[in-house]
Amino acid sequence: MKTLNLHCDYIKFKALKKALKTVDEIAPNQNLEGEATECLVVLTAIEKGDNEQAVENMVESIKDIANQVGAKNIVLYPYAHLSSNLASPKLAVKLMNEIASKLSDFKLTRAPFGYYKSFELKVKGHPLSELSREFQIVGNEEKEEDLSDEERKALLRQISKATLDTSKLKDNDHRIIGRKMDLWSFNNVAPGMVFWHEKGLHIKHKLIDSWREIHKIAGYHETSTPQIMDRKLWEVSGHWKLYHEHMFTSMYEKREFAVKPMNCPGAMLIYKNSPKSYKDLPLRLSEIGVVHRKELSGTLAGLFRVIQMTQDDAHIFCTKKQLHEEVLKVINLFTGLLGQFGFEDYRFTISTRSKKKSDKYLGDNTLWNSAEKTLAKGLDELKLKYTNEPGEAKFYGPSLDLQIKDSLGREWQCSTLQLDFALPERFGIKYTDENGNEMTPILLHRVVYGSLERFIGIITEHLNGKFPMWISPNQVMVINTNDDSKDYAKKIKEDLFNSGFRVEINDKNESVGKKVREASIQRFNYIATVGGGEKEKNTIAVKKRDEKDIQTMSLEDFKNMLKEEIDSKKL
RNA sequence: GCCGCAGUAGCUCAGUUGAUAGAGCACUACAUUGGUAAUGUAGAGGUCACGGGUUUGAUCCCCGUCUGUGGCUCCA
Repeated sequence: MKTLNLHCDYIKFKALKKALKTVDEIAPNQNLEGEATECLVVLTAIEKGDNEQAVENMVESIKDIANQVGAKNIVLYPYAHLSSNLASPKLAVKLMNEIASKLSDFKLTRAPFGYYKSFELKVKGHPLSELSREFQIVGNEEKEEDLSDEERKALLRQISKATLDTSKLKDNDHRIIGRKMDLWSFNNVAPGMVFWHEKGLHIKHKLIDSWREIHKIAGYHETSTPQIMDRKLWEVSGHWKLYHEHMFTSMYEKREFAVKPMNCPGAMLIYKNSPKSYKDLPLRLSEIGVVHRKELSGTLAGLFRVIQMTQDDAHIFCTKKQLHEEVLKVINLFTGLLGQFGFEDYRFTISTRSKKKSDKYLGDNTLWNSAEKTLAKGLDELKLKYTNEPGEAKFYGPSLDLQIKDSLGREWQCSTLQLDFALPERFGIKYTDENGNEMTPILLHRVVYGSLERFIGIITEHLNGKFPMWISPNQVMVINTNDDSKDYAKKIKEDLFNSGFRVEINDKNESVGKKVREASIQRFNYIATVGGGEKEKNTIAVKKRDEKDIQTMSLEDFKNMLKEEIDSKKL
């Protein structure tokens, strides 16, 4: 609530025209004209969130000022222009009436609400004749002291890590492996959001490294866009209307911001930042984007369905002629990337319009027909099997999706390629063609991993935690047989570490058998054991994961072998 | 969000027909100095998810909440 208090010789006002069509219903029987002399004119704007407490505070302030300047007459004057965050007219009228009722000690004149008014006044001009006031509701902020120890402990008890009912899960369930291998965790304070531990984050980063390399070669330009953006942007993109119940929002200096649930609008703004010609197309803007979506709580599931996810997103702007070529390139990215992990049991689907509800789709029929054909043609040319999913298309365009199964046989969508006929129009995305005509490009949204979270869940189960060397967080475990070989083991470990390998040492006083068992449970790719013999000959005894053979070799040979395995991305 | 199930030590679990809890593993110490999936002994570790109710007394019974989980719906 904001007020501007003016101590005046006189004021005259007259309503000219309704500012609100419904003003007669909201505020009936208002005086449309009036005047007062020797008065305190209180220009008032009621704001969102105002309540009885704000009214109370404001009335106190008016009384104070009136007493100080010696005014017996008060003019309550609705003045919306004081605020850009107005309450609804209904609430404003209600609170105005409450204010009026609490000013019975004074002779009160009220200017009408909801009208454009002409007014004339003469301010006295003394130091207290113009005073502005603001009344904010500060919640129940009783004390500023920190919590007591007891209060803090009580809250701490409520912040517990997430429990997991493992009774129905398979042994290779990513939730079990993730905990055993110390890859990530969850906590009650952040449902559907991952706490990445060092080892899990290593996997994520390796996947992104590889993705960057592939995309650079494929002609993508990597970008990064803000995490929260003004509501206006989401109104333009259409997300506010269709998706806002899934979006987290936050206020900043009276502006409403939304945490991005998708990366597209940011990409649109980068495109629009400068004029584009056909020579700029196809333009491929990629982004490792962290998005948040309010999902239904019952749908959350480990890494497979989360609230905060990291998308390996990209937006491709191209001409109609370039579409076919771009579709082929994207599909090749999909298969190339999945090939790295030895997936066989995955399937493509094409989501098309349902025949019945043709009116719910944006864009004309010929565009849709050719787009649907282009997707199918792409898969046909690459000899990939797929099924059609009629009615599964988004309202803005058809899509080509890739489904992979988890340990419980459920299918999850990972890669997806979506054609979009709507967003370029909404954002006024243009390019100039060869003839100087202004054209709208076709937009492709695509992700390859989908979400890094889901993808890591999928490969963890698919590989049963046995990650290939190039992404493995547990590459080499060095084991000593006795105290005499401890220093030598440390030396080996340091050497491997300095050569860039992920290596750990277990020099505890335990049996070799036990240390091997522990390293095996942690899915170390290699176990390097050293004892008196190795120390003497300057060698190591190497055992590969899941193999029984033990090979004695020099450290140099071992390192070369590891390098080769990493570079080849061998499974 | 809806329906069902679950939450006891870091992990896997036992337990109390209501009197504030145990084991194995992991951890720490000591002994042991070993050769490829578990060496021995000892110690430490818990407001029994959180909040309320019933009761002389609640980890246990009742209600609510949170989180997880399977399914539905939805999605990357």
